[in-house]
Amino acid sequence: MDVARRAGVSKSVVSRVLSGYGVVATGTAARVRAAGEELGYVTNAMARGMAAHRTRTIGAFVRDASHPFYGHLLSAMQQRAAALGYRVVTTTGAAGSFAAADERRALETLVGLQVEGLIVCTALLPIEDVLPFAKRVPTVIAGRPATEPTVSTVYVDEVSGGRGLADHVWSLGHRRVAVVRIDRAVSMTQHPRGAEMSRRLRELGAEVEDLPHARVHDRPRDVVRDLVDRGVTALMTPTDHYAVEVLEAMADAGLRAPEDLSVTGYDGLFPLNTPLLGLTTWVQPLDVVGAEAVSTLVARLDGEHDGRSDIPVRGYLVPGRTAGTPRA
Amino acid sequence: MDVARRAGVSKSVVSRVLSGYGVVATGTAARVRAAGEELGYVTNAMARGMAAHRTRTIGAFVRDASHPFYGHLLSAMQQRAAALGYRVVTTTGAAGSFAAADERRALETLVGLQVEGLIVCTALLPIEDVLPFAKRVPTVIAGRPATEPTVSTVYVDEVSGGRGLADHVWSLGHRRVAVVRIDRAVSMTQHPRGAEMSRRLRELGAEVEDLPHARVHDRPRDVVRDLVDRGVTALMTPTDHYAVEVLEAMADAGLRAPEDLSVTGYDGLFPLNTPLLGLTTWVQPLDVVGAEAVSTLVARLDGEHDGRSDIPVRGYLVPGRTAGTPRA
DNA sequence: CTGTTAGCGCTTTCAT
DNA sequence: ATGAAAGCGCTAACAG
Repeated sequence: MDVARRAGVSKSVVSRVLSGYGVVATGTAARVRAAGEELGYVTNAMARGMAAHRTRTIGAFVRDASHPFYGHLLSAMQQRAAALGYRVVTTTGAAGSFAAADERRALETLVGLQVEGLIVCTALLPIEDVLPFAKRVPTVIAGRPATEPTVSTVYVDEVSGGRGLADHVWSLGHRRVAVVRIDRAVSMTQHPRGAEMSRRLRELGAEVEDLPHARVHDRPRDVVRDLVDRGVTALMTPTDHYAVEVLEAMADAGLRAPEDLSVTGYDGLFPLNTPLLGLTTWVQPLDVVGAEAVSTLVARLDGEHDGRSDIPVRGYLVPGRTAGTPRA
Repeated sequence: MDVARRAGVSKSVVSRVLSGYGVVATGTAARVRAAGEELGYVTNAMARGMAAHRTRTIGAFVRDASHPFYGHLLSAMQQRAAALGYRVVTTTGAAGSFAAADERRALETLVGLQVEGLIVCTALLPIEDVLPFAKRVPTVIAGRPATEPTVSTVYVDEVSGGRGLADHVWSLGHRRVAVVRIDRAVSMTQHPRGAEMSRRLRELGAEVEDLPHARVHDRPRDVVRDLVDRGVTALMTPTDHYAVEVLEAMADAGLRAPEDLSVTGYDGLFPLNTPLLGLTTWVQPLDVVGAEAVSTLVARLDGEHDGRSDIPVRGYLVPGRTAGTPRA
């Protein structure tokens, strides 16, 4: 209204200029824009959204922003959304918290903000908790697979990753391999990659030992020492961070990688992807996942198609230096 | 309205129940809540914000979500805000982009969303670009110092950090030290810490060599080799990531830390804080910074006080293994 | 304790 | 090309 007065026109005209719809005389438009500028005017997105029933905003929920995994996803989504003319607002659960209630509240915030679509990134929140939201607004799940009739997914293909890494370990010559296994209930993504590593190695003919996470976690030094004593030559872990912890435990125990035991991680993300560590790992291309998630969502919002889709994204091997040929 | 009908009351009552203001009979309230539940009703935050002129939402802008620094800040803010009854919505610039225009748009999104306060986290965006927003809504700058009459700040005390690290290096016995210096224009935070390292070491009596970032960056191997040849025994870098790069270059050049050259970083954040790397570094307690930033803002929003404030947060030394006693 | 009414700041017909 | 008026979904007095 202030802007309208200053430009000497009605608020309808201001609205038309600022939202870019409808026709306005070039000169008038310029005057309005100048007035807006001078007043530091920013359109009230709430009033606009309310009147127009469009917000051009997509909501992203990430479980834990302090983890690089989600940070990368967020950046990628932001970038692609900007390119497609959408805004992204993000909410997040409390770091390290396992409270599903918090996550639900965060999703409610987003929906309440009238976002036009939702991208949910969490390997933790049960899919059932996402469904009610997916009913109200187009939703895509990014970063983990799911088979639900109402949501699309974009995820890293864990099977090809687990398999690729297993093949690498096998091809290096390892025949007795330990794999750290994560419960499905703990992580929807880490479980299948471990399962596939294990399966594939067995298929190839290796002798595989599945290690429950708890055992490794509780007494890592003893575990690695024991593995080496028993002639196991490689240990596959579910994440780079996990691999680093194992390497620490080995250092503590006076063992070296890959001489005494080859170690593999999974993720390949900054900053643990530093050549200094030289981790043998599988890269999750989260930039692709984030971008595809946004594109999938926007395609649906813009009505280009409406069915659901599942897009698996393939990562790739980084050979590194922590896995090598086993000692004769 | 649907909820109202289903519960057999007027929408005013629904509003009172859902927003928690005003008095409603216990039984009625329960009925309303049940109806809301069944319909999967989520209050339209836009309409609410518009009518109530309150959103209980604070807006956080972070420059680059893919960097752990900002991720940690975000998590901490989220957590404290939840504890204080506020929501946080976040926007971010494009990763790695240096486009101030993007950042301005992101801030506009937040203001347009009618957030009640703003927390700006970027060591890059010139403070002048933040000021127009600070005029419209209470703002605190987190993660870097600034002296502006209209904004409060919460930041890590770079001087005590640079000094603490310099003291450590000195106390280890180093008398010829190189310090990588970052231009003020490149980073508002990395500049002063380097400046203080340099100043303090000179004050103590060391012979200090300031290395321009560009020189180190362009030919890191040559630089470290040259330093060692010339009898420099320690190299101080502005970040952990930088330290890791230097360590890589040293490995390439066949040099070892700390035997040939002691190296220090700065940040102390997950995941580079792993004992496996054993970086000698200074920890930035971003959890404290984020929490304090929110508390400062909320205190102002809730009218507990209105002046501006500057809160420096002190980090602490992690001795690590990359810096040691210089070789005789 | 509950219903009625008047906007919040915009966009959007529909006239002009 | 511009203005006037209705109304988006809520909350906040105010009556009842």
